[in-house]
Amino acid sequence: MLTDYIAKMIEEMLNEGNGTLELQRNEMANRLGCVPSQISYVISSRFTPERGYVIESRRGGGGCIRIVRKQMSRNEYMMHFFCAIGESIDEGETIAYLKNLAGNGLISERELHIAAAATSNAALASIPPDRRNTVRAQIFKQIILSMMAV
Amino acid sequence: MLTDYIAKMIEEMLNEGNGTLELQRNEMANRLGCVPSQISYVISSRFTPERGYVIESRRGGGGCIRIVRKQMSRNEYMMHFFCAIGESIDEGETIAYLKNLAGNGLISERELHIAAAATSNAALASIPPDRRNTVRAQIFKQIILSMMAV
DNA sequence: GCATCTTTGACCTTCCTTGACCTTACAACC
DNA sequence: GGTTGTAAGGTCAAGGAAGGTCAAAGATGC
Repeated sequence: MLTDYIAKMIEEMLNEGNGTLELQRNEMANRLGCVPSQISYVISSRFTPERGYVIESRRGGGGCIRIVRKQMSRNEYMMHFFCAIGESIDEGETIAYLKNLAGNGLISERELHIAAAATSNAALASIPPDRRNTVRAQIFKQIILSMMAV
Repeated sequence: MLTDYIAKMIEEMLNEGNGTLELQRNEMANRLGCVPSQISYVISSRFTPERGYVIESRRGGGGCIRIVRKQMSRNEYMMHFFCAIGESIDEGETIAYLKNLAGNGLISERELHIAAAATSNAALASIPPDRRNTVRAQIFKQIILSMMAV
């Protein structure tokens, strides 16, 4: 299967580059004789933030895709949180989670405040109250993922 | 890519000049073998006010372009950002702002990622697209405030 | 046989590069 | 003091070079 082959290839290149890699989508697709979007597919299905990768890209002339592998260590802990959040979460519970993370030294005090602000009722004031906890859960999940990544 | 090269060049010249620089567009374009408007493009895409630069220019004989890297106090800087956000902001612009803050050492790389995640389209996926930028602005503002506080 | 994962291709968005044309400043000349 | 010539920089639109997205068709596994 092409996907596996490409994934293995990227994995190897990551090893060679000490966990960092920049590639050109078109160039690579050309070399492998596949369509460019295949590369996109592999990256989006295999090198996800959940699995500890950070992806950045730039379009236009000289564009490229950057893949960075982050060491998993405290990430399992984070993953636990991520799953625990569920579909919906209120402000108080969010803060409780954050305090837990801070208490365990997984995030700094400042990070706690930033995350609390981003998920506060103040930030979500314009969202109908009955939808607020759902949106908060989504934002919080993205935050947890970002904390795992770096 | 030419753009990156020129940007790097200007950056260096700014460092040499303690954050100030005067250049002649035609002369520089000539030296680099590119069209003059390329210089304009680099300046307008890379050395923007959002990223903390002030641009002045003079036309006519002996004309020049003046680039100054602003340094403001932390809170001035933050306040500047807070005001600049306005009612609505898209994902890309948000990231540009955050990168500026990180570039100036006002927030850490991790904080950048957290804030970017909290304001990402992914986090706001369940919000109708036409309202997303408004909600993002509100979340971002709360984040900026939290950054000023600690 | 249904669900899930792959593969492909058409179309979109972003970014870079170039060139034609516009505006402004200054200076020389009447 | 106007007029005009020339030397800057400003603007904008077109074209090209990437990567992004998404839906449909094809495999594959249970």
